[in-house]
Amino acid sequence: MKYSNALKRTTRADVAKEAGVSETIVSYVINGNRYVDEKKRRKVQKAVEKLNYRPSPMARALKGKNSNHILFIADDLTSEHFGKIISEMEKIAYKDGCFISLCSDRADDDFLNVVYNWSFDGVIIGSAAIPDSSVQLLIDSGVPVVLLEIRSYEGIHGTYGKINTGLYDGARRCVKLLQEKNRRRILYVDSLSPTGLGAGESDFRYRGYKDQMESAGLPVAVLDGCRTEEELTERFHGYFAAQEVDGLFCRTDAIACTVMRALQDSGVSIPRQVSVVGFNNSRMCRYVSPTLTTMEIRRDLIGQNAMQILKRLIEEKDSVTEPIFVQLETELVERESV
Amino acid sequence: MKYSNALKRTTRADVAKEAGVSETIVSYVINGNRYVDEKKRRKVQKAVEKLNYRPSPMARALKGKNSNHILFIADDLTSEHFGKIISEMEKIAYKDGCFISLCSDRADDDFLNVVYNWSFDGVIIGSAAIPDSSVQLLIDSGVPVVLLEIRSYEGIHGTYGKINTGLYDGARRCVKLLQEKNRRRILYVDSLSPTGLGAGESDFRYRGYKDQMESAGLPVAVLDGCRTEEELTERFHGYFAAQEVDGLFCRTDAIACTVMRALQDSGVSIPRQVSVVGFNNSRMCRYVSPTLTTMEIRRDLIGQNAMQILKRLIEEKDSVTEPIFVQLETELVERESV
DNA sequence: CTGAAAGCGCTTACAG
DNA sequence: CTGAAAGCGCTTACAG
Repeated sequence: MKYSNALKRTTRADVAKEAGVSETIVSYVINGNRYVDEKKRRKVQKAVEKLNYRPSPMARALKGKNSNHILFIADDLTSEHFGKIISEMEKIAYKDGCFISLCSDRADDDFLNVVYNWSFDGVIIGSAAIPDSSVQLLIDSGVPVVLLEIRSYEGIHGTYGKINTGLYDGARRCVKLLQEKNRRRILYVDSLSPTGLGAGESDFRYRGYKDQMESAGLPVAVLDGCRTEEELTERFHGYFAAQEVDGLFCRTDAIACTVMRALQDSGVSIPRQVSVVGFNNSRMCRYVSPTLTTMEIRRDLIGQNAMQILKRLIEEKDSVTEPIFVQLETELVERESV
Repeated sequence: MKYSNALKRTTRADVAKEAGVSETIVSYVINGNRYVDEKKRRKVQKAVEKLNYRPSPMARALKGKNSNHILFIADDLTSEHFGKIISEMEKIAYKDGCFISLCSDRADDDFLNVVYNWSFDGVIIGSAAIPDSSVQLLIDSGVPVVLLEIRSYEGIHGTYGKINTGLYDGARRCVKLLQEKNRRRILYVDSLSPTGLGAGESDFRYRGYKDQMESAGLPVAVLDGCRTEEELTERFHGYFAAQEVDGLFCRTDAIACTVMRALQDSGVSIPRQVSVVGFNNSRMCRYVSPTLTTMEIRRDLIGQNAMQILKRLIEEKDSVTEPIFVQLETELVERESV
């Protein structure tokens, strides 16, 4: 049931009629890619304004123009981390008349095909689960791709963008801080892993921890592969009872909070006996007691840079021939837990 | 630079050639809206499978078919709350070959026009900021709309979907719990408000609080309009010093955590002297000390129902003539803070 | 300088 | 039973 005051879809034909010019002229004014008589241009501009005309993104995309549609692939849509990045990207996208679709990664063989078929103007990959071969295929197929370097993408070549979010350096600084506080027995506690898989060498945070420990001649120790918080708590208790530990570097703040609870339940004093550092600067860090020292990832900058690089990749497709790299810094947020 | 192993866009023409039938036949097989000779149908199906064909969503949308593109409008993309809802919706959307674009609400007059022009198959509104008139216009224009009832949408009519997420009842139960613990001086602490605006009558949580207090003959007291956590902490201290308070019902968990900190800094014991209840069951609730009693909103069900209703609205457009309402329940999560 | 025309990948009424 | 044709809203090479 349509009412009289329903929204209308204004087409190029409406504009042409309103302006009293041919439809072709309207297109050329919109796209600005041909000389158009000044008077006609004015008339078209007025008509566009009056009718609030916006060319249909679908029709344009069909003709090989931009679809004004971007895809963001994330491993975990529910995380606070991605929320901030997306929010930042969305602000920019909206200004450019662009929409961002979200997608979590799919093991699905068909996934790439689906993505490719949708004619996205660009794809931002914030998931560690897309294999190099798929990423490469996308790039080779001419799709502008920006990689958030959650894991290392060493083999990738061609024209694409990559944002190093500072995870490796950030992790080293966290561990260094613990070392400066004279912590020697520093345990790396990995994220929960639904598959029970352990901390990968390809994980930047783990690598930062490992390198920083080894360069200080300290022993590397890892607690990983836990599936649930309960399992983590239990295994942590076991580990803690058997080994000397005076510092914890946790892959995420949530993990840090979980082990802090476990420590406190055992009557261990933080940071007097054990120092704890998290990662991400989630909201919870300020609310737990003691407040949690952590590493801030500049999610605002990640979002802004991702969009900016993608734009260059799209607009200057022909002139960009090298990969575009951006290096971002993390910021240590010192609180009470160290 | 395209490589030999780049992705290809398979069109209907490719399928027709592969199957040795006319393009028309391919369309009818895909859409299943006309009798097609069994043999040909088989051949087409084989070709589709072999070539991994999927009709272009844009071309279909141009012809008035579904665009397989849905829009979700949220007030706060960064919140954990929306992350879970989106994640749930995305799972369903992907199965249906659909993408979900995200958008935060825009004051922008043009916003509706932009949305309408994009030919979304449907719009899910999870924002309190879109005025009734805009919502109504969208519905009147024939766009399938599902409303998450963050605020009351009493005036809206036509064919649309509405999910009552149980906020009002949930709030009443929170306050009732405090009352059962013999709390009498229960303060409602509102969310931070960038604009400094106070708790609206239209807010379900506030209404639940108010009604539950009044029905018990207890005084209503509100702390609202704070712009920052610092301002909230300061004003809370002032309020607490001047008034007797033995219970706090906070609009969100983050607010609850902030005031818990303020209480603890003043040496107040929770829950012995003051009981605190939050709302949302965010992750942080389990990590703070004392752990926070809160209300779980079934975000999984919200996401699932939203998609399900939207699907009905889209597919059975003609047979659905009444609004579709769904009532969801919240779940009290009792922890240590009460 | 500018318009008519072809065509992007589809759907479906129309005409056999 | 099924194909050629018109047309969705655009872009742009082509031909004045």
